[in-house]
Amino acid sequence: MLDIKFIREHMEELKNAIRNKGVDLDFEELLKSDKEHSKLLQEMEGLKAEKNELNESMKKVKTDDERKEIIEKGKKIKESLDELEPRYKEVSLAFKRLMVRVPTIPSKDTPIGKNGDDNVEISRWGEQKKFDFTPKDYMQLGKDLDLVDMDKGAKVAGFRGYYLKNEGVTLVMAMMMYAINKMIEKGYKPFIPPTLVNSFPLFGSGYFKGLDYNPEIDEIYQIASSDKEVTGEISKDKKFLVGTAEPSLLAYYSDEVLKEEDLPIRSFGFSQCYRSEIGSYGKDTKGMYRVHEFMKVEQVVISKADVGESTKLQEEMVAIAKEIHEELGLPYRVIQLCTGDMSAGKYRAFDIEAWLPVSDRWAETGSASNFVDWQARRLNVKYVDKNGEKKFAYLLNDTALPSVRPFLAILENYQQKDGSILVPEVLQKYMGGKKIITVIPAKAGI
RNA sequence: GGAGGGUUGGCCGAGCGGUUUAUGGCGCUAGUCUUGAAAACUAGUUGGGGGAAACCCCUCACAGGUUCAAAUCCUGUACCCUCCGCCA
Repeated sequence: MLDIKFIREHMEELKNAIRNKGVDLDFEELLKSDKEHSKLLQEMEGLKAEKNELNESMKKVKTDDERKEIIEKGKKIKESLDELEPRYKEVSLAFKRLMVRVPTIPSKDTPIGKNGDDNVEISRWGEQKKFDFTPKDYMQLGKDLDLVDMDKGAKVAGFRGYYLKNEGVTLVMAMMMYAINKMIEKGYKPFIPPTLVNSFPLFGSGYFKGLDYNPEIDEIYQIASSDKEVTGEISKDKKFLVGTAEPSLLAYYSDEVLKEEDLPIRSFGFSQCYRSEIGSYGKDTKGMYRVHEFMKVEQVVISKADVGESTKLQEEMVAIAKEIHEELGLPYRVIQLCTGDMSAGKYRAFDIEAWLPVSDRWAETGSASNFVDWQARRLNVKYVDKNGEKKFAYLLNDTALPSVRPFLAILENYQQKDGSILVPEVLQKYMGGKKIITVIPAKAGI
């Protein structure tokens, strides 16, 4: 969401942003709607001013005739208002529907492109491992060591369901504990936020593409609450499952006015994450790469409204994600997202991708985004600056560590010739000192 | 899940159709007094939007409705509190 005044003053840049980002919005229609909306609003205000004046004059009324006259006048105003109001409501809703689609103008250094193919690699770390034996992919390793069960997952949870078992459990929990402790060490404030939430945190952080939830395009699960259904209309009691801790963490500060001296606020959340993957039919259909639920440690920062400052904070978060990958010994690359691969609200975004040496692919294991004030306007997150002026904060987020994909990367990167897997050193203390995962025959099977 | 009670500005708390441009208090911000502070006194102080300004509109949990007129009446929803039931 942007300020309408800003939109009127930056039409060319916004038209470019809409085109480059591939946003579904007719800008000319928005301008038309804005004019119509302003005109009606002014008309309404005029009538309401008249009404208020009339009500005021009723206080000084002395005779019944005066009284009758005022009531007659009032009735006429009411008629005009009754006529105008439904039109105004219609127009202002249409206007709002267009307004929420207006994107952030991306940073100057954002590459212009259509989709993921046009993203630009910025840096690489680590060697892409070559094996002097025939390595197994993560599916085979997970099966052989009895760490993962996709068949039972599909049976119980459907397509993209999975079970973690044995050291699959302790390794993933160790990764999470490691990331949690890393974030605390970096001075970030820990949260376990709600994952079952109302609609506004998701709308506010930009997870609905329009004004309302649309199950056709929004990758969010809605929870049915049939007992609250009233005469076919779904009540406002709708609940949703978050895809990341970000919406809950941001909404924590919604409708708040923070103090500049308390910024930046560095926080992070550990949560289960749910993805409907509605737009991903046919993508990554095999394996455990794209799943409906996983765990994640997510960084969230609230910055003052300063591009330089927020850029520094974004780089700080990316540096933490890199450090985590390095300490886990996972080769990675950092890419900058092009305009076409960015969602509407993002100003500047980077992905981090870990290398899967056997699957022979980069796996997206993190995404760092600066939304500047776009999310803050929707969520109403403000702060008072040194001059006592209220401003919308800049909101940023980045993955610290998700559970599944880095787990897959560890399996492939840390496998030994004998089929065992070494535990990354930083995780050993969270696994009771365990250094290696091997097959114990008794453990195999059910 | 059931039954009651509640939601008013930064906080407490009155108001229950038009003397409310929301009484009063606390807090906060100025000023007077004071060497300085406290106290006292005086003034300002809900928030959002529009406008160069004067000023205007909206805002008493939210959304509808009744009325010439709604913080006030009606309906629905959300949240909080108390009690009962069920429950990890």
